[in-house]
Amino acid sequence: MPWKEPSKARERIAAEKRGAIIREAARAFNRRGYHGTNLDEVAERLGITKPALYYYVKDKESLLLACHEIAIEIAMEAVARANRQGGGADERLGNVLHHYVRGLTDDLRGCVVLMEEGALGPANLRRLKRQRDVYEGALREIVRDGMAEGVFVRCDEKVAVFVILGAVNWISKWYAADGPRGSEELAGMISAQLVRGLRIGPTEGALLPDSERRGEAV
Amino acid sequence: MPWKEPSKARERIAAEKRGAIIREAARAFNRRGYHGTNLDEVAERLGITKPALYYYVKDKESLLLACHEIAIEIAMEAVARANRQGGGADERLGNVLHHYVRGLTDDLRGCVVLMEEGALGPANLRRLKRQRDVYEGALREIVRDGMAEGVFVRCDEKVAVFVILGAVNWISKWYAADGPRGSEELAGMISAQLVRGLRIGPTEGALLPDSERRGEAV
Amino acid sequence: MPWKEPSKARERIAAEKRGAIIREAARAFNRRGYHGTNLDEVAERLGITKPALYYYVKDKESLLLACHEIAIEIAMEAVARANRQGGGADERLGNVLHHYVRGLTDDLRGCVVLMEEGALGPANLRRLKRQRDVYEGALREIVRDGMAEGVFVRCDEKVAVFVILGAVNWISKWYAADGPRGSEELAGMISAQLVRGLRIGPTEGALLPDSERRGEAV
Amino acid sequence: MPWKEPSKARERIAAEKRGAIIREAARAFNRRGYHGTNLDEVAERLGITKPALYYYVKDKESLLLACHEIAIEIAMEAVARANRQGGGADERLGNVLHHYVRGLTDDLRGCVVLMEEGALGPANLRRLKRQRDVYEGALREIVRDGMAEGVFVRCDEKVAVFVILGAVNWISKWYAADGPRGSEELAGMISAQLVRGLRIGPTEGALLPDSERRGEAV
DNA sequence: AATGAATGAGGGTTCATTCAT
DNA sequence: TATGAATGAACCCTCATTCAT
Repeated sequence: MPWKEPSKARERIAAEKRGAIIREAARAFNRRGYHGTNLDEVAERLGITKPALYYYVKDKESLLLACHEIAIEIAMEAVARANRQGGGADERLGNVLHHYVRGLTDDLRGCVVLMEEGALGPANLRRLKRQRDVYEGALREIVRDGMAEGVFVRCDEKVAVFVILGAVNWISKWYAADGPRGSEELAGMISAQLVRGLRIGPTEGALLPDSERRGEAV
Repeated sequence: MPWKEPSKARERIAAEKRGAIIREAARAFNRRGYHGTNLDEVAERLGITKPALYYYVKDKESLLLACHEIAIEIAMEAVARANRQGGGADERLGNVLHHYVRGLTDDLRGCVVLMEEGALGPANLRRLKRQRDVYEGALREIVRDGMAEGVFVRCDEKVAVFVILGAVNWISKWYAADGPRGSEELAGMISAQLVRGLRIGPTEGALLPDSERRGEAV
Repeated sequence: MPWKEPSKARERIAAEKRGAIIREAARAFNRRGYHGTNLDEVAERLGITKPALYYYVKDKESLLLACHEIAIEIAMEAVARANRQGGGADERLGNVLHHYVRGLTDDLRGCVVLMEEGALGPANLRRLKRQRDVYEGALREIVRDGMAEGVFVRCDEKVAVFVILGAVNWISKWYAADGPRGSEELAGMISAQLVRGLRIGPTEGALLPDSERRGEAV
Repeated sequence: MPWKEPSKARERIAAEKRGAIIREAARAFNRRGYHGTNLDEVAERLGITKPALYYYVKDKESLLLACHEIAIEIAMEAVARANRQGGGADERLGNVLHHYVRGLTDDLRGCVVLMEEGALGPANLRRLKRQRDVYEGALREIVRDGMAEGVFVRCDEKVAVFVILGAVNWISKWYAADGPRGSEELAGMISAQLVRGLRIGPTEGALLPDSERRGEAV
């Protein structure tokens, strides 16, 4: 039925345009901050005018929200895929981070999770924090698992996860899509470094009582 | 000359007030971003009015600059102290990070290095980037040293340092001065985790052929 | 010429659509004011899109003009019919108002004569004011007649007519087509009250010396 | 204590400026409608800039609200004063309207009660409608009293009051402070005409059964 | 040393209007 | 005949900054 095609095609084009707007906005938010980003520039970089942008997007805030939602989606999918792949806590953590970094760099060119206070309205903020807490909770659980399995150093899992997320979220500040390292390579390097930061070393391991050394995967 | 004393005292008081303003501004910049921060709020939190603030500070930009300069100063001093303390590359890295984290959390309650583009004028930005590059360079050198010494895993030192700095700079996003962990304790946990992320593990070290354990600039 | 018929039918349909648009616009103008009315809503309430609306109407301003023209037409016809019906000044005034109120409530559901400055262009505004002055002049003449006939209290006919027109034009603010009172009933009540407001009472009439009962332009 | 004077004086000046802004806004709202009014013009007519205006007023909406509140206040006081003066229902109605018209023309140069939908936020609108209903209720009660007393024609008091309020609220459309009629004179003319519109006339009175003619004041 | 008042510049958002289809 | 998409102009509002006091 070729007569329905135009509408479908139009819809796809519209969705693509919306996507492009969100990606460009993400880029700008990362660089200049939410309040420092002005939609005229975003529009100009896309070769459209600001009102045209408003045809696809309700609000500046909704743009930020969309960015965050994509990031959360990437995060959640990273967790899901890593869990499906299974393995010890260290492997799982490595996989989660690998998927997450790849997602961020590929889809949002290093996304925003910068969370400037006062950027999102209270309702959106609440919802987002809830989702983010789920993600953080999943990571913390992996860290706890690793400690239980004896592959991870004993530590405060909250702080440990903050450190990891800081390293990952910061990527947007220095990642250049056209840099010398590809997305895949970077994901490997970063996740390895971060997993190693928790994995039990030769010295520490020696100090652990035997009862806690069971199930080490390394 | 007793008649000069009051002036000295006044100067000290003025300097302290200036310091308080900068700290409060740092707090706000961290939370809401540079452009999201409005000076009225900063002033109000200090119990003064906005014009009073302008008596002590030339500009909004100069506030940001001062924050960055303090951070750089803390960073440089951390490097200097660690170098003075000496030790292997891993120890030195640990010491640098420990000092740095302590400085940030104590003096600026988790400082701004957020570098929103367009916040600083080009001249200031250039100067700051130069200083930051010195700091990053020092860290990279330590990492290279560690690889040469065989205590650090072989890696891209640029990426490794980005990861470390990300983790550290992100602290401002979650650090609460009244949280359960003190500044000293946190500094210890964080630096340990980050050093461990580079330190060679039992397996990795053993597997490397001797030929690859020297001169490792990737 | 059967081949001309469809065109005639189409014309009628188009005219009806145009009429529906104008009525809907009148409704909106009344409720939200000219500048507060947005054509998207008008179109949506009619089940069409905004560009479709532009197919039938040149301008937003032309919509307002059309509303006013209808109102003026209703007014003029009310005067003409009342004059044809004849009778004393009080009867004539009552008839005018009765016809006018009926016309407004029936055709424009309580029309706009709200005259926001800056809504109509100068040319249209001038033309409209001229027509409106004709109407007001006709009413003032009836009032003067009434005073001359001794049926109306002596008064400033300008103010008296303003009061009357205010009461009538305000109807659009409270009239609900589905309210408890029908258009006819309301027209009766309102016109009676307004005529009574000018009609000479038992006391007033009796007390006036003859000399003052003639030639009463205040 | 002359040393506190400047502050007091400043406060008075500020209050006066705020008052001037509100009056000028009322004027503009009346002429151009709420949405048709642009604050730049209001400011310009006052010889200040728009941001200066925002120093005294929170919002465009708050300006409208202030206008309405003044109108309501005038209305309520008109009712209170008329009740204090006492008299038959016709006298009371006349007094209320007289006070109201004087207040409107004097304080707001013929104020806004135009109630464009969508101009006030839902909360403010609700509050305002409640107050307006109190006023309308008071007028209706006077009309009912008048019918009970036999001084007013039998009618639907709701419609009767709508007619009266329309006539009064419309004043702002034609009142010119520098016109030929003073505020006091106009108030007298208008209230007389409107009371007469309800007062029982010679004919109507004759038709009433005796039982309903008690207590007529005329 | 500090404040009330004012301003210029800029950004988010809306909307009447048009055009290609 | 009707629509999706786009735009220019305008408006509300905020805020860093200054000035008279």
